Amino acid sequence: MPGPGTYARIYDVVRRIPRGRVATYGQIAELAELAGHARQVGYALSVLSDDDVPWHRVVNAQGRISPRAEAGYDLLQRELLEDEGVEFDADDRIALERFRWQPPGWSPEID
DNA sequence: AGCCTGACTCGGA
DNA sequence: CTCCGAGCCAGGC
Repeated sequence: MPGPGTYARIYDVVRRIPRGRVATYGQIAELAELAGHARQVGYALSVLSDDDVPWHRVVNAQGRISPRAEAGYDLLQRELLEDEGVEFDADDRIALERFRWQPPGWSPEID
């Protein structure tokens, strides 16, 4: 394992997201003590090889599935989430106030 | 080494 | 609502 293991920390957090719940890239970064590195979370997931990391439970801050280079994966992600009971509205958006994973101690900012 | 590119996000215009 | 710029950092060439 590479020293600090930045990726490992990210994967550890993602692995803790329970079925039927989602987390945002920024949230993952924050929980992995990498606040502000949301982009690196996306990068880490893009080079993911482990099959025991529920990458599909990570969406962007708008509650939408982020489009990626290879087409088809976004559709797969949506299907995997719907199979877990996560719902999308007419704008392909997930109501984060309903489906966001809120681990112990996590207090989502209230605007 | 330098330069470019991304599954991101936030604040301001 | 949309567009833009600035942080972020690992990889490939």
